[in-house]
Amino acid sequence: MARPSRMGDIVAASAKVFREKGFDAARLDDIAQEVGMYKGSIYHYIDSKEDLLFAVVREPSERILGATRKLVEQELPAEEKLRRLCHLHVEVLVNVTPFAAVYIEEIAGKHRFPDWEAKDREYMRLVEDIMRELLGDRRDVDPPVAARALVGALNWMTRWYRSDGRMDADQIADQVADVFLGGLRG
Amino acid sequence: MARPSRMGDIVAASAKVFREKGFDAARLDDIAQEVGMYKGSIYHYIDSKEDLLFAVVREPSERILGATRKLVEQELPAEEKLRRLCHLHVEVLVNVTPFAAVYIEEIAGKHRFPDWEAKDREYMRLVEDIMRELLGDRRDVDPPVAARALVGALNWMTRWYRSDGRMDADQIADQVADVFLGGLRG
Amino acid sequence: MARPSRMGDIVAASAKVFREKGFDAARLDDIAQEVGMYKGSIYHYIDSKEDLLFAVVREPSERILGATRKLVEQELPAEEKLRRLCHLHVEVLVNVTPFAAVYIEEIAGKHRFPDWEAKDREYMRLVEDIMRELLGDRRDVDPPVAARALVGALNWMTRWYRSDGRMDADQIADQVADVFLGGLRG
Amino acid sequence: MARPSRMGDIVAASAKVFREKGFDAARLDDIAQEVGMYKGSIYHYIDSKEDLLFAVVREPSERILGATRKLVEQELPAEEKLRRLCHLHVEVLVNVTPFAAVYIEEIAGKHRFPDWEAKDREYMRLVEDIMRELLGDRRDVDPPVAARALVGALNWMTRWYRSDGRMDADQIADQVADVFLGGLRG
DNA sequence: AATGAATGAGCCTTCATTCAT
DNA sequence: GATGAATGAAGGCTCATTCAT
Repeated sequence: MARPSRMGDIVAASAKVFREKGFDAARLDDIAQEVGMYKGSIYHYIDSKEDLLFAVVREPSERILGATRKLVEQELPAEEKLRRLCHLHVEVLVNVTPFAAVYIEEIAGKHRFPDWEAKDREYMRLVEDIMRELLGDRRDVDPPVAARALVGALNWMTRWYRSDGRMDADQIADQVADVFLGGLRG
Repeated sequence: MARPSRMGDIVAASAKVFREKGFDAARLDDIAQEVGMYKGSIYHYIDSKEDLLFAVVREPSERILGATRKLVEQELPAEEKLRRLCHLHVEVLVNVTPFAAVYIEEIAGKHRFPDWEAKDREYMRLVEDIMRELLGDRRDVDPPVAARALVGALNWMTRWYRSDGRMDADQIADQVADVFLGGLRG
Repeated sequence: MARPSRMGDIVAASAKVFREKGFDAARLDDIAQEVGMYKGSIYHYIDSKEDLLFAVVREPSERILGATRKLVEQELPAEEKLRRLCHLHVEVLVNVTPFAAVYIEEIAGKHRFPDWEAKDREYMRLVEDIMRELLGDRRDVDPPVAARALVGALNWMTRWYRSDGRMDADQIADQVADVFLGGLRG
Repeated sequence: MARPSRMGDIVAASAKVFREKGFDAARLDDIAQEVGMYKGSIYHYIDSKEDLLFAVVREPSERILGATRKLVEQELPAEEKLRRLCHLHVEVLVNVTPFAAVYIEEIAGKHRFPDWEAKDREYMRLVEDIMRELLGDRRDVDPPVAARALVGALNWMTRWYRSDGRMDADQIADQVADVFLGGLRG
């Protein structure tokens, strides 16, 4: 009774290894060792290595997508929406770093897994919606370009953010929001 | 005398294949076929697959770094420097897309190849310098954060920019510069 | 008390799967699924996969061998014995097709399971006895060759006989007997 | 110059191993060792283990099929055709035993490789043609049944024929032909 | 008796790299 | 310089078997 499945451990280990080496270079052996089982045993839970990628990526992608959907529908000034979007995005990024980083590195904007492109596109459309609200009548900035600039700015954090760094995640989210809202001029 | 080495072809083919499949998943065989030779023959030009990665990445990294060094030293208003930086970055990105994309995907901000981290860091410092000039006395935005936001916004283009898209590279560079200089408010 | 062991089901399922895929390619999993249990559970009944092969094969081999022993000892004309042998052989073949087919494909005439070669040899000797009776003084046909020709002709049915075909098993047995008894000439 | 491909050796080794252990139980390692190379090296010549099966089986199947086509078209008494068919069949069987045996054990009459069923069927049709000629007006024996009896009788030889046995292949072929032509009565 | 998780060995296949020609 | 064959080390995946519950 209460024999807990080890799928959770396996997925967490996968996230860690995928993040460290990339999906292609990651070996099932690495993951197995991380969990403390034989690599063959992992196949009790999955059918292929790719399953692990999707298992890793499912949670953060659904969480960020669901939360963003709600945010866009709320009655809030566009500025506030953008700020909250930044916090949301960053929060997922740092709270489940390995999971989110794997999504960003292996899936987002790549075209390797058609099933996942839909989620990708929906998220971008939501960000574009906020951009449109924010830009109002301005025609000098293209909402899709602005949306991609913001998402790129935030996603890039997986390459440099460290939880023991000078600034915490919320401060960074605020500063990025500040820059996009008000520009950089002194 | 004028027998041109085929190293150029090999590096170009490598760039293409690395970009399409990622370095780890790319096979020497793919590259060889692209050039029209046998994979064994490639070893007349290199010692290991990794050599190809560095060969691919050398040119764009040096070009962007060299040009940015010069830019920073010039007597120009900070706004202008930032705008030119955007154009420069984007120009390299789209003119040698596969090469630059490989750098961004495989090296930038990762820590797999210590030899290349120095270049990475130098570039970031140059961008931070521009940010500092631009921010002047402002203390609410951290120059390194701002620099990383900009670089992330631009680098992300490798995931979505298409040369046959609605906007050309210079327009995009201008808009990103506009956003970072003036903010997004309508 | 009347709790029937499931060994019967397991053996029947094994026969089916062995016949479909061959012993080597058959997986315990296939068999378990066929019975509706987990593959681990099968080991309450057996010690190894090979046990299943022998369990499958025991019944038809004993039945055909026992019946043939009796037949040979009977006071009957040799022609009648041969005809009855054909019917017997075919009857077992079609009534327990998967079991018999497994014997024929995996054991008969192969030398992988020494324990079973004795039965094989005994059966062949019985058929040879009938052949000898039948051939009488003829020296142009070798009884062992004739015996093997007949057995081969009948065993081959596992590769082509279908219960929904044009002829039923007894018709086929009769025709084969006719051919061996009287030749094919028009 | 004249660096002979080792594909021939590999196919021969495959035939040997497939015959000894069956296709499913045969390991690439066995084959590689037989040839004296690493198992990975075999993939220089093939794409999958199945390719080896087909390579093994191609020659004998084409040889027997081609020769039988010609035989059927010849102006010969039906009796002579049947006798020559036996000799042909047996000759292929014993001259390339491992190759032919693999065909018989792994392919003939099984339905695992749809591409090969056509050859199988064509051969059976040719044998049936001979049977029809031979049976003339007789309606008590079905040509397809007779054809399958003969083919089964001959194919079964892979299970018992040994080149160092009491009788040589041609003697056996003759005796089988005698039986089918004239029956077994003394 | 049955479950379901895990073992551990091994198999097919891939691929960077080497090397004789 | 190029070829094409071969190497040798893994890597993903399978599966008979074991075992605690």
